[in-house]
Amino acid sequence: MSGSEDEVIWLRPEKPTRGKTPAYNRADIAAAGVRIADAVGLDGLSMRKVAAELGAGTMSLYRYVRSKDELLALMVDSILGDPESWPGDYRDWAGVLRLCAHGSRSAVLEHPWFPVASVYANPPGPNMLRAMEHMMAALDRPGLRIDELFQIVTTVMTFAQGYAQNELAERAAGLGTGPVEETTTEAEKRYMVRMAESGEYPYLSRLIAEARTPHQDADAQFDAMLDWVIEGILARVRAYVDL
Amino acid sequence: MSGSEDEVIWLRPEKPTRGKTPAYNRADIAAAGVRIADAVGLDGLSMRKVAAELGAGTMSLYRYVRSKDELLALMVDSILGDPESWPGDYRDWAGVLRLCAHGSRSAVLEHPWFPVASVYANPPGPNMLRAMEHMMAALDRPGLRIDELFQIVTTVMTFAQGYAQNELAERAAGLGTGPVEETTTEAEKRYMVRMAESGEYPYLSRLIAEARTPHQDADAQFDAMLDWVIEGILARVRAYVDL
DNA sequence: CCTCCTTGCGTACGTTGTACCCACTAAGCT
DNA sequence: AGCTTAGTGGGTACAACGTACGCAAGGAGG
Repeated sequence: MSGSEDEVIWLRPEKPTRGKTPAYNRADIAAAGVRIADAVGLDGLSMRKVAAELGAGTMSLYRYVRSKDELLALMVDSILGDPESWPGDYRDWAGVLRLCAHGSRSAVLEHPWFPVASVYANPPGPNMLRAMEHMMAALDRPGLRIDELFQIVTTVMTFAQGYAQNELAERAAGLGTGPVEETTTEAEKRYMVRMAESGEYPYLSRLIAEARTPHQDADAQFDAMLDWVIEGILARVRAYVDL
Repeated sequence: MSGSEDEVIWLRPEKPTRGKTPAYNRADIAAAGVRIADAVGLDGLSMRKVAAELGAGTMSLYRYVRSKDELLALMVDSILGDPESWPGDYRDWAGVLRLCAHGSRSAVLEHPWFPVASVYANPPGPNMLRAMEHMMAALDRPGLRIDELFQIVTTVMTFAQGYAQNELAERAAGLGTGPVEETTTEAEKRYMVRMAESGEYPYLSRLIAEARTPHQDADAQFDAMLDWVIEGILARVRAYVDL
């Protein structure tokens, strides 16, 4: 009858009112999960390993988390917990967007499992909500509808996240300008070269040939792309909003 | 000594030269996998279920595929196999981009597991490569560098894919303009409402309040966002390329 | 015919998520 | 004080998973 039986994790109180005081907490568990996922990937993440990392019994985790999905939710939200990448200067509209984008991108690059886990970890956690609030507050201008505001923020973040995801994929395939990932197998490299040499994919061939002579580094290329997107948004919004 | 022992699946010949003729083929297996993933999600996809769907023994699949990862690669590439969404009219530059974007978006909306599987299925398959070739051919213009071309295509596709992924997430959370997904649990809805009512997230509150009165449908909103992105690209490219 | 490669597939093993149970602890009540 | 009770950490157990291995059967090349 307590009412919090079937609630989402964010509605369940972390600290109990009675009984033995817990030996761990959600933040520690999330951090352990992040550490393991960073080291061995999301596939290598198991409840047993997280428990071992904490020095706890496997089933003890289930006192803090109802399922592995909830652990992922904790991990995802903990990544967003760092408020230092939140906008400070509210006057530079495009600058705020750029900051959001950079934050999203580095989150993905630092934690390649992040976008995958986000898909499984369903409702947005408090850190995510707070981050959205800050961004929307920073971008709020008279004349801008709330749903446009939301749309703009999610568009930019989505773009940055997707772009970063692609950067990782391209690195793995040996395409693009970034360095070829060390995880790329010999067989994968051979495959790409073979495809390029087959003559069936002329553009791919040219791309691989050029990839050896990068024109600019990955960061600059991201900034350029991001500017395209932001400029597109600016052009539309400036029509009826004073930035 | 045959040499194809440790190769990527796309370099291994599908048809053997000798021995019993296979009872199944890669396309059928991929289709079975897609059917199951569509029905029960990527988590519910197992080698046993795919085999059962085909009426085959579980281990028989491993005659066609070396691992579950390779099955995912087959599935992902089979989604891209439909050439009817490929550009036909090469003159309308922005139109080609729009077509790519729409194709990417509907792939995600029709197969929500698609972006997740793409991450695991490492090297791009032949259908993916062919699709990229077609798009780049359609967008190729004198003055445009090959890496810019590639960048533009991936940017637009990435954007569309990420946007669609977000659409699904928002539907699940009951935000945005789309219909609330039927998979959303009572607890999740309660959570969002509770957060909105808490007063800590004023923008979220306004958003949820407005979400009940959608201004435009999801397709139109996507098109609007897409136009922002494309316009941004156009503005830059037009400076030194004749479209 | 024989030979040998390749097939389909049963069995088996290690790992996973997690349901269930127990002994124990500490706060609140009498 | 003791009793109750909600909470703890964690061991055991089980179903489902990916897949290594091995074997009988079949079809092509000699």
